Amino acid sequence: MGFSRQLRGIVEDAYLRAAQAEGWPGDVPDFAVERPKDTKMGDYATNIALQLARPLRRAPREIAERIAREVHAGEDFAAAEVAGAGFLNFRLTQAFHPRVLRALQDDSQGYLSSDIGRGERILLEFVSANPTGPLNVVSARAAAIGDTLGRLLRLTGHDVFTEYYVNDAGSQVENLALSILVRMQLPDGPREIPEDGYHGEYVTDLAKRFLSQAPASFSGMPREQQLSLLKAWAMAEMGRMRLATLEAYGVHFDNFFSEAAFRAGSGVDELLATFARRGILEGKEPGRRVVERAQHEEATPLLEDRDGARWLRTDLLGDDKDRVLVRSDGNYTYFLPDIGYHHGKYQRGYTRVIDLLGPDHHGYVARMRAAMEALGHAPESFQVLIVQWVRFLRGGVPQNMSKRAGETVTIDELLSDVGRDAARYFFLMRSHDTPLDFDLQLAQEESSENPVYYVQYAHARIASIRRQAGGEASTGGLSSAGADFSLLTAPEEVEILRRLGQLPEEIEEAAKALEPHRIPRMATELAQAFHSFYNKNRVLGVDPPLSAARLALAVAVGSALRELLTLLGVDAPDRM
RNA sequence: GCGCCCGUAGCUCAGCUGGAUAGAGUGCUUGACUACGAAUCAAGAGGUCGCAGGUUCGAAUCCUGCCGGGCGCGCCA
Repeated sequence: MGFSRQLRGIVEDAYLRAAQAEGWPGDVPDFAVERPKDTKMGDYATNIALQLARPLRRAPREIAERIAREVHAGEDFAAAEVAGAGFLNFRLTQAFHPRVLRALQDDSQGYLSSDIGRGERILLEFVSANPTGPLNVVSARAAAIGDTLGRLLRLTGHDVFTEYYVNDAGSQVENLALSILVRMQLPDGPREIPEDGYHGEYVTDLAKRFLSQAPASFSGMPREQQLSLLKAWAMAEMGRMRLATLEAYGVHFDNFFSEAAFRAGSGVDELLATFARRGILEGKEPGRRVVERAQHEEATPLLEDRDGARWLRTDLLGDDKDRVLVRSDGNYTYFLPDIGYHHGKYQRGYTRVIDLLGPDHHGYVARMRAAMEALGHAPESFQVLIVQWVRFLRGGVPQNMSKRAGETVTIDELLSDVGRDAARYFFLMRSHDTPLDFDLQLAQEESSENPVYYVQYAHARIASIRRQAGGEASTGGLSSAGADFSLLTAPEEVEILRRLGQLPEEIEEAAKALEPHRIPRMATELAQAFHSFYNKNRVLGVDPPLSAARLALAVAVGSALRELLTLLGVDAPDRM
């Protein structure tokens, strides 16, 4: 159990005892437990007395004093101090030090993991970029965030399945095939790339590659047959390229979900039938219910035919307006199969559906959530993280990223110019909600200043110490197994231990908030604490018991850093 | 016009379910290697938290309005 939760219990108990004695309300008020930035204010603080000031009509400090008297400090906490306007500050004792260090030594992953996600099955979809071109750097941010978010949720006990939706059923694939055919320059072939076609160099490459392995009969085939062959081949080829890029970038998907395959399996008509059976009951209570119309005649039908088209009444479910599912020409809009895909996620057994989308799709959130509600899924179980754009610059000049014109910077280029570790760390440091600038030229020139190397350097330093300790360990005395951790009293040592001790709950909080960008900060701050310690204190060659204790500390930091870097999909090198 | 996101140090960004003196990296100034890796450490300068109101013991954080930037608002995908 994290210290915050433990402390919360201590504070609640203390309040209840004080309340009993003073005749205060028996309900524990809302209060916050936080980690003050300044350790002079203790390791943890609570504002409970400030929250009580108004209802109790008494001075916050007075209330704080009263509660403080009832605090029976636990093994991990010393007694409370009243400070400032009426805060209760708590200081950690050293009781947890051996626990933390041993846990990190025995099972560092287990130390950081938790089971707060127990019972939740999450379908996490991200990237899902059009399959008609190489993955470009616009997707790099979402790929890193989604991948690390998946790892974070797994570490905290969620059952996570990551998925990439391959939009391979649209007319864009048709255009790609046609563009490739043009680039083949067959005698009877088309000469002009269509208006919505693709001009990138990779199209020419694809054409050459296809020709080198195409059956001799290809050029004599009817156009339609050529295109259908090309489409299938191009999708497979793009899939292979995509997989190779993602692997180099350290991003793993459990599944690539083909829209074309999904459409072939229908399900869409069934969906329409379900919508047709249902209606919306607008109750007097705030809120509404989706019901079977057979049981509720007064319910407003979910589907409405208007102007020859068939609409879903999403406006009654939180959207701005209704949305067309079936056009007046009888064709489905893209929205319908998309609903089917998301509905399918729930049918596959997932209880929570998380999508990472670009800001150009934020308008889509309300309507999809409405559709999910119409199908009986709890609207809040469908969560969307909008990953804001990265504006890519080169020497201060914004870069165009048109896929059709072939002006994109690919992830492959990013990897060869900047490197996986620096690129991932850069994206993962920032909140997904912040638009940010990324200068490719600066990143190249200054990649050695990326904070990722600061963290990796700490890890490599520790590995180096271990190598040297290994030599000394043969003479005995430096095994950290029986080390006396009470010798770790220097401020730098205490600071490291405090950070290590708080790590699990910080990980939990990051997972709950779906904010992987907190992880790089944890890593940087831990590395900083270690570098600072290292420059002031020697690990090896001091009094053997102290040396053993410090070695254990260093090993623990190394393990923790490795776990954090692993979450980020970044290497934890032993040498650099 | 309506909706969503953003505006914090020269630059890139944290901090936002209200909390104590607003932080980090980078850049700038100064200092530290004859013992474990100087890709490091220590110290300093650098701010009307876009602007104006409001809520309250307390606002970068919540509310309203305005300014600036991005994106969206199709029987397109």
